[in-house]
Amino acid sequence: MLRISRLTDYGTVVLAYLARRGQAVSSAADVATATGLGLPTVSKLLKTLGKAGLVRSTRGPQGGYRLARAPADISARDVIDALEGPVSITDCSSGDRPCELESHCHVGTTWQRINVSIRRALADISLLDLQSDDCQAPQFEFAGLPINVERKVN
Amino acid sequence: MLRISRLTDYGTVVLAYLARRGQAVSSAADVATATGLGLPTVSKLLKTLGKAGLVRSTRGPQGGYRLARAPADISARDVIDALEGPVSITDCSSGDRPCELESHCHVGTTWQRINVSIRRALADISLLDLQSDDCQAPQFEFAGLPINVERKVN
DNA sequence: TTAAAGGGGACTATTTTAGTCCTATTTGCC
DNA sequence: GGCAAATAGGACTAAAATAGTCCCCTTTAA
Repeated sequence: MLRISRLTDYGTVVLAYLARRGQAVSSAADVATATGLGLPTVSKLLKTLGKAGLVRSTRGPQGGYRLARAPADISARDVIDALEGPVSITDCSSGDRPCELESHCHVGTTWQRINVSIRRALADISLLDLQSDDCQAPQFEFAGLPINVERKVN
Repeated sequence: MLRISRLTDYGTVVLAYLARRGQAVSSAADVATATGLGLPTVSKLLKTLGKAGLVRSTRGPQGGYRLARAPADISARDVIDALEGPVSITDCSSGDRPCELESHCHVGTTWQRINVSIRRALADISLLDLQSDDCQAPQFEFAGLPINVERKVN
């Protein structure tokens, strides 16, 4: 349920790496090597993160990327918004034309409220929390059943 | 970000309708007509919700569906788990074989913790909250920009 | 016995996501 | 001034997840 995209997951890996590099500048190639992700993918991620203002770039030889602000000031929500867009939890909402389910629909604003509370939870987690983790995540369970998943690498 | 699938959204519409019908039994066709959704889709949803134990079915003529328990006892999390599966927020976790990013990875358990807090928030919302809503959701904003989305109908 | 319902699942189409690649621009350095 | 190392932008393709349809089976009230 409610999963983040793989790219967002990778994004946190990339950001965590930059966080550990402090103020030093790292090229996309460096980051790719260090994280084990593909260069085109890392490059694309860093460009997007740059547009969102989470990393700052320097062009030309010896150029590269570094965090735009302190790790503590970059939240999980920032990362998700940057890589997935600030889209709502559900498609239903009224823009310039009303919801097509019109009179039938009996759900709506609550999803928005849920959305807000989720966003709040995500805003409380900073890169600092994310980077302190280990790859060997503990077995995750639901209803007593172990959930067996892995991080795919391109 | 973090959106629920359209089917899950529809699922809440269907459940909200059944909630308003109280103990009365409604056929899939009734529900489809009342909600404006397609019959095959509604039928599929109800089957899935039945397996998950959220609705109870009666076969044969005059058969149909009704909620398996009180609306207050059906949470948003129940609905999401039923229709999307209890999948974690990220793919990374160690099952029988370890995460392929191995030594590079510096993110992991925090996503799981975030996941838990999101699940908690979702568990606090019941069908009662969902059904009291109106279709005309208020304009939703992010960073001052209005988000313009709509509910698609098949 | 018939017909109205749901049960199960295969199948197809659509949409989203991921990943690659090409060309342009910037800029340090010789 | 020119070369080469880097990012910027975006088009394009491939792969995967999601949505939607359909068919045949079982159950059961009338």
